Amino acid sequence: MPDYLAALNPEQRDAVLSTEGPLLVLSGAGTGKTKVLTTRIGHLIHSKRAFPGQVLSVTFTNKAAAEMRMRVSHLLFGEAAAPQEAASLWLGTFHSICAKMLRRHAELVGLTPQFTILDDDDQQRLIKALLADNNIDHTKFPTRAVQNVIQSWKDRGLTPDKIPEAAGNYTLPQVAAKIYPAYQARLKALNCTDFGDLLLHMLVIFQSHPDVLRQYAERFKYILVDEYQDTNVAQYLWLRLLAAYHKNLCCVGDDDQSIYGWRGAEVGNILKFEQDYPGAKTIRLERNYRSTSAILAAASGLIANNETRLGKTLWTEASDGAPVRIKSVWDDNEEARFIGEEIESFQRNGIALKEIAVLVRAGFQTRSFEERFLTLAIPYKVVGGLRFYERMEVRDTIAYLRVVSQPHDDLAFERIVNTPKRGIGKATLEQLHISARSRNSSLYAAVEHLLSTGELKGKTGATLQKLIAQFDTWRGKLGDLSLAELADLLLEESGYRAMWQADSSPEAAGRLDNLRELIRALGDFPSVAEFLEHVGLVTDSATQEQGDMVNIMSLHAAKGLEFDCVFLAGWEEGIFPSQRTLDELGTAGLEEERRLAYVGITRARRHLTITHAANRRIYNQWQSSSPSRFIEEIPTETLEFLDGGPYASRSNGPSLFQREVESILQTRVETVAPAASNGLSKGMRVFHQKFGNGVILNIEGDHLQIAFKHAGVKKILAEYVEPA
DNA sequence: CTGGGTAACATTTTT
DNA sequence: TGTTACCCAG
Repeated sequence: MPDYLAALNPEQRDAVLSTEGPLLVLSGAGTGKTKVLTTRIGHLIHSKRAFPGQVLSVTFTNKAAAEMRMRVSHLLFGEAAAPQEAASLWLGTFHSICAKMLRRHAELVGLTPQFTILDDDDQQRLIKALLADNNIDHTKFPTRAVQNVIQSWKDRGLTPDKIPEAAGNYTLPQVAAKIYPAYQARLKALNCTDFGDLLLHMLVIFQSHPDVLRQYAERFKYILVDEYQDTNVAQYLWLRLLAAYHKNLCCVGDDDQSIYGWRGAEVGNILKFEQDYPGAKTIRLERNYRSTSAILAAASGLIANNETRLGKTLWTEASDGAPVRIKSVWDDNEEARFIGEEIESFQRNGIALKEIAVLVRAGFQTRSFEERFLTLAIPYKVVGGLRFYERMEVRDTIAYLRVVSQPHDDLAFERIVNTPKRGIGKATLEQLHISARSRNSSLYAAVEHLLSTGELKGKTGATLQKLIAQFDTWRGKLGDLSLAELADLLLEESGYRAMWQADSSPEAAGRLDNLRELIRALGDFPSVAEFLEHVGLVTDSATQEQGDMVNIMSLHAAKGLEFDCVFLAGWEEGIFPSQRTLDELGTAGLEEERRLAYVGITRARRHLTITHAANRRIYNQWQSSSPSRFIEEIPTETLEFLDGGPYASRSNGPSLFQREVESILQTRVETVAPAASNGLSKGMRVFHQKFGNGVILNIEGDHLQIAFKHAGVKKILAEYVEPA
């Protein structure tokens, strides 16, 4: 038996060796599903059942794809191998693989192989313009809402001619139904696709060109799918079509971890696998290698409350471990205070901060933790905020590159024509649009045309003349300069960099840093096209600061990760389960929320603490709330109530008055702290020209130790800061 | 056309 | 609470 098989448990080995025919691997949390997937790929190739180019492996995230590629490389070519060793494997996200296919067959759906993948921002602008064209009040039908409806149709594989008839009079679906065909037409005219189109176009091609489908279906002797529970209808159909020839489809997933229903994922896909693929084999991976048995018992007890599930029972040889702790607190401030202290205590016991995570249901909950950790000087990172390629300055630069490489890219042109400010306003833009529409040309061509006819004159004409000339120059250098050099030149000559250099706001420095980082990143790409492909498909988070830091993130963002110590905060009715989900989706929504809770619990290896607050500040007003029903659903014997019971803070907790007294005392302590010469004191919020807002942690003479919101903890001379 | 001011609005979750 | 969108004056 090869080494790679000996390293597996019997069920895992079965999943790797059952190569022929449809196979569903129900893989519970922490049961080694990535290991099974990568070993299976390795085995298919090693045993000569397939060449690397005949194996198709699909994941949901770029991260998962990269991880698998690396592990397969190691398995096949040894630890020293670079991930590229497995280059001929078709391994990637649904979207990246579809993009790769679509570039080969773009003409079949009226695109050229150089089509651009639009980002969310571009889509919004496009839809907003279409709403305006159709005289639809965008306050009544928000762009975002229309976009979501269209997106959900695409998720279900519905082209404009297939969308369901909408009842009622002038409703959102009707408005969206009106916009959808126009939106698709615009995308085609602009030679663009959005995310959903990547899948949708391939479905259309597979259906209308059986020869193309057959080419791929024959090619991929083996297909593997990760996180099958998250597939939407379009992805499901795409897979079924591709697997129809060889029928060697291996789907790995966990119905209990399906948490993307709101985004079109159909748990049903995994639930009906055995019907869809007659003769399918199902293997359950139930041995958990991650958590203590107390944590597993809590998770299992909770998820057993769900009706619609295939059912599995996780087990472990690990000891009981510490019980799952429940802490009741008065409000979100106390919650943050408590968790902050607990983290310090874990830290004293030798647990690294990066092994600790605070998981929340919604983004707004992170604030109180950030503030608290800042004052306690606990290093932290919020995972999942703005992504690098979503930052304004990065997008602007990319837009410049897009216009250089594809002058007819109207969306990009419109974005930067007046950035930095050049005096090109609404009126001029309108003139360009009218001309472009009447001559059926791009905005860029319209400028050239109007300049040649002399219709654009004066200051505006001169400005645009200069801009067009600059773009022509830059375009001429495409071959001579590297991408990074070109971007550098362009940022300089366009005045874009100067714009931020002149900006005195605290973000400006960070933005300039990002521009530098972008130029550095450009060095990795040989052509604009390849860079744009990367930008379109890789929505990687900003260059993650490395280091020993506590992780604060949403439950969704935590899927697939694990930590020694996990804090699950805000377990209150209305927050978690989310009232909105309950209202919109009823029981199905509740079950999805429960799965989210299950995902949260199973992130923890050794210590799990759940907190709930009796009062929470939402927007501006206080709202009282009762503990989440999920707390009651966890078997009591695995729990330890830190305050005598989940309702302690409501019945026996300190009174509002007592809290008031405490908080008054606290403020007094802070104001009494020693003041520095210029009236600065410990705990005071200050502003620094470069680093922005922060809180003073310590004062040593003229030197202040300040925790900045974005820049971390720094030592600063008192004279450089001012009270915020 | 620009920029400052104000009012309204908003919080899930994301490839 | 923070952000965005719109309005109006310069």
